[in-house]
Amino acid sequence: MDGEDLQLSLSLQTIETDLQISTQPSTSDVEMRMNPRAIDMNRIPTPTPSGFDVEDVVSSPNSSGGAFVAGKRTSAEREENEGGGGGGGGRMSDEEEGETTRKKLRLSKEQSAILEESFKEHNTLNPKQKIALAKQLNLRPRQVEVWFQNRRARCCENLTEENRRLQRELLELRALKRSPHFYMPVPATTLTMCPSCERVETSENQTPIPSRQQIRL
DNA sequence: GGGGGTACGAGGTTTACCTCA
DNA sequence: CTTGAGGTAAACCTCGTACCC
Repeated sequence: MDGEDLQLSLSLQTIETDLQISTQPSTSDVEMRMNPRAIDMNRIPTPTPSGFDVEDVVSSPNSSGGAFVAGKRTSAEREENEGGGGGGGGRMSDEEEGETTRKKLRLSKEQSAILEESFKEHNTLNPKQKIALAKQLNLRPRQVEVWFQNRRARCCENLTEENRRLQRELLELRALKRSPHFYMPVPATTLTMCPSCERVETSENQTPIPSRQQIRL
């Protein structure tokens, strides 16, 4: 194997390694499932105009009368909210709308930042963490849960996108390897060629070379 | 072993809210 | 200043799965 073949092989290895990016949930998911009902603090108190009293959730998880349940909404709650809605997402009657119209409250930057930090540590939450975070952010646990669900979804989208891109790149590189007379546009961050010495390098900090500069594999 | 109940996450949809031309 | 289009993300839904009784 000569130097150029080695370079290409290394690039392919890198890409193939990158393609192993997993979209599976973290181990915290498994941990949570090991003891899903260790804490039953999902009941949420009745909302007030100024928001939920999260303290109430923590201090009195077994108090009666809770129609809301974080995580899985109860069928009773669904009936309450759907009001004869049907498919497509639970429309409410005019009568109910005044009280239960879903208002979207944009999270503040501070709240988002804290949620992001928490997400970096673990992309799933056990009930205890959820309650604590909700308390810290003065949000409902359900809101924290929704945020994490949506965040995971976005994260997965990005990984899927990246995976597709790398798959395409891998196919291209493999095709190039098979056809020795093929000229490949430079993938800037991985392979560049020094215009003066015509050596292929893998520096990330090289200045971009003109589009006509191509690598002969 | 299997049914019912509960809880969770994934994936998809709806829609309030925001930005910008 | 107003308004409509398009984007973003919070809230919601269904479905599959795991666990317990």
